[in-house]
Amino acid sequence: MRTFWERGYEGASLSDLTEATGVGRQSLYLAFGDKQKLYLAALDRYREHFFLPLVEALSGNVDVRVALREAILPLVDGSCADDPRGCFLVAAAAERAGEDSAVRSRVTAAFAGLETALLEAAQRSRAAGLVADTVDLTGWAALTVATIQGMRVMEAGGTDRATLIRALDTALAMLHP
Amino acid sequence: MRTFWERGYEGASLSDLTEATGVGRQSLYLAFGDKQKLYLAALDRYREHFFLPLVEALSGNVDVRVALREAILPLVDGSCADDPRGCFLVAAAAERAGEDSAVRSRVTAAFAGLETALLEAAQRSRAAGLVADTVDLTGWAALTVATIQGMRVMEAGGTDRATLIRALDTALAMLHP
DNA sequence: AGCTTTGTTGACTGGTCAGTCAAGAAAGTT
DNA sequence: AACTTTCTTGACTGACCAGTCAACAAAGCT
Repeated sequence: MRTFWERGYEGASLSDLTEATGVGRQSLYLAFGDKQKLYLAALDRYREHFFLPLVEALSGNVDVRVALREAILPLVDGSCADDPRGCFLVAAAAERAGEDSAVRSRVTAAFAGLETALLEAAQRSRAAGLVADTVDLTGWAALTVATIQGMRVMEAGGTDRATLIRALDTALAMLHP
Repeated sequence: MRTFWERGYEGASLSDLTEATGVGRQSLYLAFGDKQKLYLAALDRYREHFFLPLVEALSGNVDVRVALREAILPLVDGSCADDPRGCFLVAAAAERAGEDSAVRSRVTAAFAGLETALLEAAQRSRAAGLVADTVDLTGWAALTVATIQGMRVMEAGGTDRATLIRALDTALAMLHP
């Protein structure tokens, strides 16, 4: 997973993958079929280990703003030091979604899942009186998914931390009652 | 440019490039040096032909909301039918920014340029009384750059048109007086 | 026209690619 | 222990990769 994450689909050779996994070439082929299926498995693993935790973190606090900020800031800080930069799902969307429909459907599903989780977290926050009644939460959820993915692109692209945090905080500030 | 845009850096072979350009292999090497420099030239061409027009479109109407919506909607509609999906700059950020600092600096500069243009356009709109005084325009500009890039990722990832437009419209709605 | 410079062509290089194969080791079964 | 099945290994394949080379054509200049 890490190898595909760091180097992309085309950039990761089978030799890179056997070296990184410590698993022989033929074993990989017997276990996964071919490179594309191995890539999908890596993507699924990323989703499970890095994306779903983010989604679940949204229910960790009554206030979406606190929950989301706490979940996203470490990513922007790069403080998860030994993980590659940027988001594997974003890279997959950019590099492979056009050519591989299995990648596309996983990416679409992941983004939709995040949007739903954001909406529900926002609704819970509203129920707790933490969010203004005037805000269109469905719209806010769509906006916030796009903002998060955009932040991940800009993060990979070298945009400074302050700008990214400002973007996030502005999205969060919308909710203020 | 179109070949790199469609297939990415690693995905576009020199044979693809000579075929697409109609220019011989050696001519490309004499003119550009190597594949990396050719990629940079393609990126510069994209910036000039597709990104700067978007930036300039922001001064095409006193109301940022109208200007931005008119500029972005065609991209989301894919009505620019013969252009590849997604944004070349986003793909470059995801695939190459980590490995090629020249790509990174171009991407960073492009995003920063869009942010500045958004800020100035929003300020002009405010001067015309079209934007609420309470909105933090700097924050809004940062948010909107991230949102646009996120939309481009999600567009490539197969997210439906309606969700993307909703995200954009929510960012625009923030400005309402 | 004769000569220099510039551009073009297609064959070629060493290296790497994804994927396969066959031989051997390990583990499970009776 | 004998045998079958599963897993692992490293050598191998044809294809393709970025980049080079030398022969050739076109154009510019005197």
